[in-house]
Amino acid sequence: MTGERTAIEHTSEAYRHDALAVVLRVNGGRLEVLLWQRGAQPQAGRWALPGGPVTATERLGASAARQLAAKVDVRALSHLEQLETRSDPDRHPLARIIATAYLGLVPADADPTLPADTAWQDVQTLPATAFDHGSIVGSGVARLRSKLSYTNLGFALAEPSFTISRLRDVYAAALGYDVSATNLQRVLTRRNAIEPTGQTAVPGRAGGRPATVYRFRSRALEVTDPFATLRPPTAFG
Amino acid sequence: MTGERTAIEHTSEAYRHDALAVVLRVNGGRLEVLLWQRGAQPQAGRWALPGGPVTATERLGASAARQLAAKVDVRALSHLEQLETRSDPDRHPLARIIATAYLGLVPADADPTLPADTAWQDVQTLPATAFDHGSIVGSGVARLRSKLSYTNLGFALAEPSFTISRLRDVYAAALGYDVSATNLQRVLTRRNAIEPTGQTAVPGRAGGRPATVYRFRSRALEVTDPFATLRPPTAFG
DNA sequence: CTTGGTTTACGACTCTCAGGCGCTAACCGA
DNA sequence: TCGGTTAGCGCCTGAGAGTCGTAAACCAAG
Repeated sequence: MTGERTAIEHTSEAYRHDALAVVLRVNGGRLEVLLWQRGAQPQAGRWALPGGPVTATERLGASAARQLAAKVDVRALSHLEQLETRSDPDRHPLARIIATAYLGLVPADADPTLPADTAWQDVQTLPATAFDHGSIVGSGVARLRSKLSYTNLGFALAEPSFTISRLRDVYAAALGYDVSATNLQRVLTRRNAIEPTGQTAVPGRAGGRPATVYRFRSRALEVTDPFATLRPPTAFG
Repeated sequence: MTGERTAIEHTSEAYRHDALAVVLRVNGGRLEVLLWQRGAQPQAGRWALPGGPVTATERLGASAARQLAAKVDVRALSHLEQLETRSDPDRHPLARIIATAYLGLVPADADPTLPADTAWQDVQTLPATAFDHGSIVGSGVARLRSKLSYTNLGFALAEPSFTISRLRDVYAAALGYDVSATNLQRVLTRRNAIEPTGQTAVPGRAGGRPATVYRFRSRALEVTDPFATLRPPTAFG
């Protein structure tokens, strides 16, 4: 940090900074990530995350969103947060590229049109990925699964309004295991995360009691307050 | 990500990448962060985080540790993890500098010698900080407090061996509120995080029952497994 | 040696909340 | 009207955290 001037001239070194986006959605009972297939060397044919170099004047988050717009309508994005920064000198074979990855989420009902080289891939059966992108997808999935359990992040995966059983399917696909509708409803209700819209869904062909339609109260991330242990002492006593 | 060559030449833009370290320790019942006072412009006189430009061949974590070594004996570091990356174009007045911050922790018994411009500062009463470093310290403190409650991260703040009441003081200082020794012992024991060494501490002048001496079982980060809600269904039933 | 003061250890109780189960409600179609 | 299906909800259980009180184990002073 000493010698700002000297250090600034330092930037003629051959490295660059990329912003990447791990965009996840739930579809057909599976958790999927948005990837595009590289046409040019290196790593031609392999599947990569959307992204690219940061310009001199933009922030990393804005850069990720901007470059993502080439692959998907960014208005579909319901959430975007910084994930992690990868800096292994060998992560790219041709140059020193530091990459900051963002986690983006798309609601289950959105199905934006995609370019020919781009597709949603099941995170359980990823094709051959370029560079360290497969590992970055793993980090994104882990972050999503963790935050689903102690935040209201489900708002970013669910449709604007939904029945509890539909929400259960979304959570089950995202988490990778079954969840009980009863428990999901109670947990999200106790946290004040969801509320009934007042409407009911029409039953299917087989009949059944019409389901109450819910929505998330907030579309911003909120952490469940006493989400773990070692709380402060109770104020009354 | 298209046109690698073109993009690589892109790096002649005037920006650089720094690695910063938020190093925290508990001392005298307070949570402190390691800062150094800038002698040169810009922001002369203000207090800044240790760090500086990343070289062309090193990783960010190694870079943070290397540049930290100029301020403190890095052997004292008991933990180092990536915190976040700041990219506001205006965060530095003279140049475009993207900075990746790391969170470092030092045990309570370590008191490494420091250069003249460097000091431990109480995080509750920070002096005027340079750039966005004050905000980055806030992020580091928040991360520490969060992880203390659902991981065994206390190992990085505590001495190698300790009594429960001593550990209670460390946790209270780090968390910023009082914790009960009874509860702390039960929680950390149930998680299998600490174990008795077999020794007992000698009582002080006033007497008192000699305390059992404990140590952390592991000095690597371990997450408490069912740390929150929406667990997978029980396998037996 | 006794007594009072001090600190630690630990069992007992309560409270919160997640997970599971089963009954009832409310719809369909035949 | 009746069987089938899905949703809602109350009740029970169990895990784990927070609190409190008591016993254990030391010191020092008289």
